Order: sequence, then structure tokens, then C-alpha cells
Amino acid sequence: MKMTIYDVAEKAGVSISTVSRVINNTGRISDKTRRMVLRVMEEMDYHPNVHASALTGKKTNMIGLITPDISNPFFGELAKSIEDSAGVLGFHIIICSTDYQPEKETKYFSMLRQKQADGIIFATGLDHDDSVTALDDIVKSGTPLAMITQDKPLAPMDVVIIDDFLGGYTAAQHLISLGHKKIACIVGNGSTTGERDRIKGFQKAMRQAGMTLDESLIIPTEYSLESGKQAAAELFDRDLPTAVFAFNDVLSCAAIQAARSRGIRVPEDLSVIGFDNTILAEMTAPPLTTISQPIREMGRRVVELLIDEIQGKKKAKSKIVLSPELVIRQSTAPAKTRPQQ
Amino acid sequence: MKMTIYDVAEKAGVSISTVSRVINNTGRISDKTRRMVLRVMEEMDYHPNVHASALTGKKTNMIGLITPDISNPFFGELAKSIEDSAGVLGFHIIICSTDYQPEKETKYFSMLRQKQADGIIFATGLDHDDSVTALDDIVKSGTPLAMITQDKPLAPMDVVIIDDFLGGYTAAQHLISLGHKKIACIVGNGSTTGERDRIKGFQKAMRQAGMTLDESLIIPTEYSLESGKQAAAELFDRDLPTAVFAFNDVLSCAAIQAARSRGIRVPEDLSVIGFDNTILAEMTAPPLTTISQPIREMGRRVVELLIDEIQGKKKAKSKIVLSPELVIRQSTAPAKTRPQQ
DNA sequence: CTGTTAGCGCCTTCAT
DNA sequence: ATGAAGGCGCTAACAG
Repeated sequence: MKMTIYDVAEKAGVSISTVSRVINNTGRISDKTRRMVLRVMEEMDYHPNVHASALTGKKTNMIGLITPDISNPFFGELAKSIEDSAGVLGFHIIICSTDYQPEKETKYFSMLRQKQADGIIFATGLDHDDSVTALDDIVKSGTPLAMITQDKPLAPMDVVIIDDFLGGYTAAQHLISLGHKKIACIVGNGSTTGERDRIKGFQKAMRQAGMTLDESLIIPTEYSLESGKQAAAELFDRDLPTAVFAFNDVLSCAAIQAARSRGIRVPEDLSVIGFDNTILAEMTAPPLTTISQPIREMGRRVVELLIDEIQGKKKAKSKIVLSPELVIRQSTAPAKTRPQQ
Repeated sequence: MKMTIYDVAEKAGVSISTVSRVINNTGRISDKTRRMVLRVMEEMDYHPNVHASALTGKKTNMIGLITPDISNPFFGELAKSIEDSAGVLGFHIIICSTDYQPEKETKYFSMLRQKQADGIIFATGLDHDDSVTALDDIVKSGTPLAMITQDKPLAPMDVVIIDDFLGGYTAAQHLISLGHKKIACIVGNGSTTGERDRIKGFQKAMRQAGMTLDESLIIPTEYSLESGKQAAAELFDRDLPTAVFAFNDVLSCAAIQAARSRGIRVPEDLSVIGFDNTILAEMTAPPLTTISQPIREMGRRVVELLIDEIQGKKKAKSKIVLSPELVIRQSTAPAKTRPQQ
């Protein structure tokens, strides 16, 4: 049942180049023959062989998505949005889950180059040196690149991020408006530009309110439930704040759990604000006040940018900065005017 | 810098067919030339062009994964495991997220056929008629197929499932052992074989304990937080049980939330047991007692099965049934001997 | 506007 | 054990 361009040509009574031309919308063809070829293709349920055309240097309609961990709800939702948006435009996604291991990153690079992926979207850190040199190869090959949730000027590429500074600022403002003065931040490992910006935004809001963020209340940790719990536990035992700003929803859950196991009530004794607004935020108890990232839109936008470039519709790289938004649920509450009262 | 088989042949002083032979481990080659060719390939960092070899009917090293929704933690973790396991064996995954829309299913089928995916893993219902006919085409093409989390005899294919009967049985047993008598089940839309088996297992345990499962306490709903909450709410308002068995972790969260908003305490007033043991189970408050599916192992096993078949190492289809396991956390507790005491 | 033809990189008989 | 040559399905000059 495998139709080739020859079958179509024969049945349409034209040559294969004519068929090829209508497929690719190239060269001049009389409207009449175009329509008839189109009809024949339809009738025969013909679909061009991707590998044959890739072999001659054409597109493969495949985009690689490099992500640290699709089982993490944030990246899961992002991947889904990217897959959806790409699908509409006729592209398909190869997932590459690095599990935070830089070696895997470089492995994926070379495999994507080999398979002639039309473009690559990065959602990982790209920290390791090997990754960077491997990246160079890809850049030289001219493959369009895009980066999401992060803005590292490693190579010219499209970027879609949120205004992390604003996110940090908004979170702080919310807590401050509730009367909190002693606020801790549970941050990640500090490797992304986003994290640093969030801290800066947070500090700005504090300063504007005439406060300062105590360095000892900035707690670095890994982005996992376990390490988050541990970090929060240590903090609470050492120096209990009245509010915590956790840098993602998982860490917020961690903070809430650590609090609960110590008899600290959320939000009565401790307010917790998260980041991302993934499905987790609705699942926790109490439901999480959090800074929402427009995940679906972010996915849609990277894909648009990248595919525009793949199709040669645009050349200049662009950066899109989306706004985060405060979503108030029930994990934050006014600070008590006096402790323990 | 694109190396071809010709470059290798020239540098090695042999013909391309010799090189081809060592690449594919085919035909007879002197050990000496094999080693030298291998060395040259290494030196030149040569990697065969997948498209060219696909064009001649060889493998593409790509596997399609058809899943309803990777942003759902269960499928996210499954996808990750599948991607990992496949990666180790040199295969890559194209994700196809159907969003529970059968039309998308058939679209993906045809695209995977076109791209000559070496195999396909289904994690979706395959309910729609169109999907089934489209499936036929794929079966005829001889593409190895595998199905996970479900056992529908639509076509000969490998299957990896858990013992859902046992899962339902275990859940019931746990609740019964805690003294619960009035137990409700929040099930899905009933389309999968797994669901039906769980109910059967549940009923078996009830019967063994001399009880029966009241039909009116089997609540069908969609697998989403929203509809779960609504279903639970209606149930609670109508006829409050002392325990609920929800068919996945999301529905458990829904039940817990519906309970809380009514002042029903979990687990004091109401025990809730879930299914899947996704990351959600640890995130909720209280942490969820749930029936654990060995997600990672399931992923690994389908991949092994499918790839074995792709590589012609096995022909007969096999079915692997893994055991679910009870994970006790804090959402279940002994039934009160008397209501309201 | 349309047809002819030479590759793209690799696999696979068929000879040697 | 190795080489030569045709073909996989399609694109892109190059001729009409």
C-alpha cells in the first residue's frame, strides 16, 4: 500500500517533478494541473516519505525538547503545551529527559543533530562545559534554537521567559501587605537566571517597605520534596519566620509538610507562597497561594518563535517576557500582630 | 563536517559495502578489517545517517508513545520511565498526547506510520471505532505494538498491566480491616478493563467479609480534579460513607477537598484510599494511603518487550502482570465504633 | 509551465 | 572475505 511520488505522477499523467512542485509549492505550475495533482494525491491517500526528503536536505518536522524531568508537573504541563502547539503546525516532538545529568544533555544534542531535528527547545540549565561546546556544533549547523524559562546568552537563540524579578517582587509585596516582617526564601540551587532575578525582585520590595532580607533566611536546596522538607525543617527549628516564599510548588508543599509535622499551622502560624501554579497548588492542603507562570502560553510562544525561524519566516532572535501573576488561595494569611497571641 | 560512509570507506581503504557490513554486523568480515573500520569510524566520529538507512527499509530507532495527557503525573512518570529505558537501548520517543480526543489518536497513528516508527506504545483507551480501523492498518504493516495499563484484545500486541483485581481487593481489605462498613468507590468513566477489574476485586473482598457493595455507592466520574470534587460532594451530601476508595490519586485529592469543605475530617470522619501512588500522594494533606502501581517498572517492561520484538528477538506476544501494593500513609484510619463519637 | 536526470547516504544482491 | 552497482523516494538544477 505504499504510494510513492511515482505512483501519483503516473496516475496524474505528469512527471514526478511536477508532483514534487505541488507538494512543495515551488516553481510555477498551472492552476489546473496543480488541482488535479492535489486531487490524485488525496484519492491515493499519498503522503510524502519524510526520510527521502530529509535525505535531500529538507525538513524533518521534528523538534527536540530537552527538559530536566517531564514527571515534574511544571515541565509536564510545559511539554504538553509545546507538543500541542507544535502538533497544530505539523511538527512533532522528541522528548529528551536529562534527569538533571549534563552528560545526557550532550548525548541528546548529538542524537538530535544526527536525526536532523529541525529545531531544539531547551528547558534545562545548560550548565556543564561539555554541553556548551556541544552546543557550538549545533549552532554552527544552523539549527534554530530556543530556550524557555531561562535566559542564558550562550548562543543566539529565541527566548521565552517570565519576568522573574516581577514575580519575586509580587510575592514579597503580597506577604508584606499581610503584615509579615520576618520572611524566609527557600530557593533552588541558584543556577538559573530566573532564581537570581526573583531574589532581586523580592529584595527590592522589601527595601521599598523599609525592610531588609536577612541573608540567613535565604535557604538554598534541591528542587525535590525531600530536600525541600529537610531545608524547611532546619530553618523552622533554627529560626521560625512568619512567612515563607518557596521557589516552586513542590518546595511549598515541602514547607507545608515540614511545618505541619512540627505543629506549625498554615496559614495561621506561617504563611507560605509558592511559584509556578502547577496542578499541585490546588492539591495541597491548604490550597496554595502562588505566583502563576503562564505555562501554556509560554509553550505556545516558544513553538511559534522556533517554527517561524525553521520556516525562514524570521531571522532575528527574539525574547518574549511574560508576566507572572499572583494567585491567592489559602496558604497565606495576615501576620499575627503579636507572636503567639 | 558531515561524514558519510564513503569518507569512512576511503580513509579505511575499503569499499562502502565493507563498512556497511561492519555497521550492521552482517556478512562475513575478517576480524582485522572489522577492527580497523571500527577504529576509523571512531576517529572520524562517524554516525550513519538514519534517514538514508530508513529509506532502505531499516529501523528508525524511534518509538511512538500515545498517551492521553503527559501533564497528568501518572502518565508523566510513565513517560519518563519509558523514555529512560528506551534511551538506554538506543531508542528515542515521540510523544503523542491525545488529550482524550480519539481523532487525535488516529492522526498520530498515520503520522507514526509515515515516519516509520519502529514500534508504538499505547497508554490510551483506543475506544473510538476510527482508532480501531486505523489500528488495523498499522497491524498489517507489521509494526510491533504494545499496550500499557490496559488489556484490550484489539490486536495482537504485548501488554503490561497490573493486577487490578488484586488492587481493588487489597484496597477493600485495608478498609475492612479498619472496621469500615459503608464504603464508596469513586471510579472513572468505566472504559478501561482495569477499572472493571478493580471493582470486581473490591466486591470479592467485601463478600468475603460478609458485606456487599451498595450499587448506589459506586460513583462514576471523569478523571479530573473538578469532576471528582463534584462527584464526591454530591455523594457526601446524599449519603456520607465512612470510607472512600478513589480510583486514582487525583480523585482522592478531590474527595479530600470535598470533604474538607464540608467540615468532614480525613481520616477521623472519613478514610480515603487512592490508586497509583504518584507524587501527588505525598503532597496532599493528609498524605495519601494508596495502592501503588510500579510505574517505573511498568515502563521498563513495555520497552523491553517492544524492543525485543522490534529487534526480532522474540515473536510471540507476551503479557506481563505486575502486582500493586498497599502504601499506608495517613488518609485512612479505623472506623469509629459509633458515628459521631 | 513541465519533463529529464543526477544525486542524497545507505543497504543488498550479485559477482569475484 | 570483499567490491560493484542498482535502488529506496524525493529534490533540484538543467533543459526544453
